[in-house]
Amino acid sequence: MSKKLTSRAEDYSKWYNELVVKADLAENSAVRGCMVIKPYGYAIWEKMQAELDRMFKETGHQNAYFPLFVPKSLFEAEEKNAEGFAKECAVVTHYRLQNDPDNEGKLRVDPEAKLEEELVVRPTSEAIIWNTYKGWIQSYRDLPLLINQWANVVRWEMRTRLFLRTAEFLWQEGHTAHETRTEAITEAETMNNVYATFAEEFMAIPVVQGLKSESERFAGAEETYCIEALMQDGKALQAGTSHFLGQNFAKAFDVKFTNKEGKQDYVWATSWGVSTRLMGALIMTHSDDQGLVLPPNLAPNQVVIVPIYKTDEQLEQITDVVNGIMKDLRAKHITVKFDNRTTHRPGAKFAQHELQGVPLRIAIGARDLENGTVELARRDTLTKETVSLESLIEKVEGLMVEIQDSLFNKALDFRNSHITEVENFEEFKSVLKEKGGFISAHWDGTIETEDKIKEITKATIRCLPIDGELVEGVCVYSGKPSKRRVLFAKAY
RNA sequence: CGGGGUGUAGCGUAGCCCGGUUAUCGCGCCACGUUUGGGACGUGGAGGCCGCAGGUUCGAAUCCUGCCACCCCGACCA
Repeated sequence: MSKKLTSRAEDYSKWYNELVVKADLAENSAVRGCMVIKPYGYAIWEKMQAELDRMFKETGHQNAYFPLFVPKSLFEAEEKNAEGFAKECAVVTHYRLQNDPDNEGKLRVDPEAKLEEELVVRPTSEAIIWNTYKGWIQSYRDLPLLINQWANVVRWEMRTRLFLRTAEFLWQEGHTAHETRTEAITEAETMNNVYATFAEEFMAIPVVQGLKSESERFAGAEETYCIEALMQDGKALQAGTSHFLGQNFAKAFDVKFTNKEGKQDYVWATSWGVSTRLMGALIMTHSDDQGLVLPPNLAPNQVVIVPIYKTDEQLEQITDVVNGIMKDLRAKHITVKFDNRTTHRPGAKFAQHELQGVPLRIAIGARDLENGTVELARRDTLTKETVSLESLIEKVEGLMVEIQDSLFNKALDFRNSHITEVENFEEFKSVLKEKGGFISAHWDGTIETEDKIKEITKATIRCLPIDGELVEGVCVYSGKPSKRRVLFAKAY
């Protein structure tokens, strides 16, 4: 393995791919488009899961689990949803293999074992879930139904990239049912807020909350809320979506309830999800040419301690001091790892922990034992300082917060300086080409204009920002009247 | 799925155009010794169906065909 990463300036996408593999987050597998998430990468995902799961439960949701397979007849019930996903579905047609009589030692699909009805491997679970909900909901007393599931889904993508787009990915999908339109809309908004809070407070990724334009909307949704993040290369990444589904699924699956007036009505629905794609967002927001940079709130190890010693006696003395430090840090709920491997030298350990984004590194050697100090190194700034043992714990505790804030603020400054207002199409094109990032521009609200802009520039409408003011103007492309600015960007 | 490119040891590669001894080099790996405050050094060693399958040939990493995977650019997409 070569020691250095390709730099971001040299080739951003190569840098990303190398980083994912070298930091031991994930690798490609023998299965087309499907990745193996390695223990270190999975540990980060588990931290994300734990926080999100806590937030879902705090907002009243419960977890459940629905099948991987969806009978084709159920899948096709909600027309728009089915149409939207049809082109990327894996389908199970048989249930048995047999020895191949023409090919010794090989197996073949048993032609006798054809399924009566094909099973679609879920690209999303609305169909099977709504078919189930039909049996769970009779009265307004059964509502709201607030369910989340952690699952894998399969979308047969043409071009895949580790974490950003894989044929199989892990995610959570919330599926809720409500009495009223208003209540469902509030739910969709609440969950989009949860995503925004999670992104900003835990991932240290600033996001724009907004609404999708009609053409970018989820297949089967009436309204799609989203959080959009900006990556270091100036491209946008849709980091999470929350959909108001209206009564589309209730009607498709005949989910009716008796309301307080004793009348039958269809329930109102939402669905919302974030995926392992968030790992990609995390990497592309903070990391540098030395490797991964993790915000303390998501780092599997927040602190790593590297001993520097010449003799076994020295290592023993250091270990005694380190045990005390670890005990004190853990009492403050700081996760710490003592890297006392005898098989690697300090320099190699430094490099590895930098590559893997450990927020703080403590080095302690004979010199420190004499002076009652340690060397403290920050991953985000790559700065080092000598700290006395007495002040260490407090210092580390403070740095956990400071690093988290600093990463967010740095990303926020970058994002804010890459939202550019433009007034005409020439400006639009030149900003997109020269600077990248989000372009705030007036749009006439038509799909035709949106398509045309996409065709010419590859930029799409990322969202209609929720906190955006309604200031009238003229469309940057058509010159027709516009009620508000929207955000355009090239996207992942 | 369309256009372009690349597949040689765990990783990065030379050789391929112009077929011919035992497939090159570096990193990594293993053993021993010396080392340890930023990716150690020395000596010795192991590791290859040259992406896979078929073909041409006395002979294929090298030529031909098909397939697969990966990368880049499009289309699609969270």
